[in-house]
Amino acid sequence: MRNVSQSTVRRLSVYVRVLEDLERRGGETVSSRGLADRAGTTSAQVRKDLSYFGSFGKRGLGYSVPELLKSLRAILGLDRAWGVAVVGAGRIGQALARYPDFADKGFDVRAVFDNDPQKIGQRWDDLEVLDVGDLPQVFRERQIEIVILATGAESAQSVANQVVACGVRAILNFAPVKLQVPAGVGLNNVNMVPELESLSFALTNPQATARGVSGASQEPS
Amino acid sequence: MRNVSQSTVRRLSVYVRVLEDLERRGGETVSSRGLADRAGTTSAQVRKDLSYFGSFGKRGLGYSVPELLKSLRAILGLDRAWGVAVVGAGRIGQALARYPDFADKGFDVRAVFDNDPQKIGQRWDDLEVLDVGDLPQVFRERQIEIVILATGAESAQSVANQVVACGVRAILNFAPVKLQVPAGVGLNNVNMVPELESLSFALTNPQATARGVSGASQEPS
DNA sequence: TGTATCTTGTGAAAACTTTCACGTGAAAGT
DNA sequence: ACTTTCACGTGAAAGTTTTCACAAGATACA
Repeated sequence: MRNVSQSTVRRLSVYVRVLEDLERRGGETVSSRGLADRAGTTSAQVRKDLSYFGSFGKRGLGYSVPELLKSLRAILGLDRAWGVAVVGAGRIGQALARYPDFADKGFDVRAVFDNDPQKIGQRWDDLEVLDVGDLPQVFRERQIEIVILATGAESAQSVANQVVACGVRAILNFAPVKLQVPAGVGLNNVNMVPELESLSFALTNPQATARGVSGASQEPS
Repeated sequence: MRNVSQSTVRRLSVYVRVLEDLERRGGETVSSRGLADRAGTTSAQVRKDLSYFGSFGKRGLGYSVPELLKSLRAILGLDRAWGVAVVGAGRIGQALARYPDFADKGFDVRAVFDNDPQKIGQRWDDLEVLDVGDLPQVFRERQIEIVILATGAESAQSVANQVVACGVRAILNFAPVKLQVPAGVGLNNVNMVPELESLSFALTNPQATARGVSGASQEPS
């Protein structure tokens, strides 16, 4: 299973979402085409993506929805719970800490931290905002493996260093900075400004953008 | 300026951020290498990205920070203000509506909408949550061009249809669904769950992931 | 059993993106 | 003026990802 591209992994996530939806509706099987249409890609892409991990379908029939779902969950590591902490209790941090879809997927937000005395002690549902000073102890006690970093740009790197020192294995970074983390620590960035800017670009330069616009199925019927 | 890839546009955004930072620190010029190191890419990539749009540097010297910044802003359409509305006044919608970096870049959030009577009428800073029923009128009056869609998955498509009917030109979608929009309407998706899932994948399959991990400069010194 | 139909899995081709490497122009110092 | 150094801009090469197209397994039905 060497060398799976980032884009493939992102698409697997989407397949999981689609399959969950199909399962909820009682779908038994689905073809690569059916999956592709719902996920916004092509049937060949679906088959190629899956082929990196094995062989899941039946020729002439398609894929069993529950079986493929189970396999994909195992591949993505969604067949277990992950201990997650949010650092930065601003509006974004708050929204993320209480984002219901995370919990649904096994991303279990077990702590929220801030360094602002005004915020420390606030209660959100069953979460209490803790002092960043307590990071090491709480991380150990609650088995935090993934951090969602939602601080401002200034403090992001220093917080990253701290949580890495606490043994965190991956960071999802919302701060608009390029974080430096040691090899072996996973890092993904979510940047909302570039997303808007790329829309602004598309609106400003319509010639340069015949791409990723429409919505219809990517393949001929 | 044909066929500029999405990745190039995203990197241009990053270059703008880096250049703003350099300008603030009083930097006069920067080399492709200097820009690359700060943006987390390579000097060749920087030069190639810029080459799609023209020739901005001086050989042997590098790029003038203020001039390149000005050019890139014009290319990305950041030399003007954009009328933005947020639809969906949940926690995510609220965080986005008041996200200070949007305003800084000329993305001017002029309205927030929801369909929940509980939320309609709430005031956040100088924004009031409005009834989605008033979309058409408010969009016209406040010249909304871009919508940030932060509703639940169920209502996302129907809201998208409405705002497209109101003449919106681009949508930044935070709902976990593949939206169908007519050709000519820009669409970008921000999916937070797949970001976490790709970290979960990396932690679960260390063999498959020797990629995008570290932090050090991509080029030899 | 045989035929028709369906849809996977996969090499090979095409398309796209990144990296290399070098000619060229510009500045600085002697 | 001459030499050295620097760093851009850019075709060509390398690498990566997506699409194509088809052999082969599976089912259905006469």
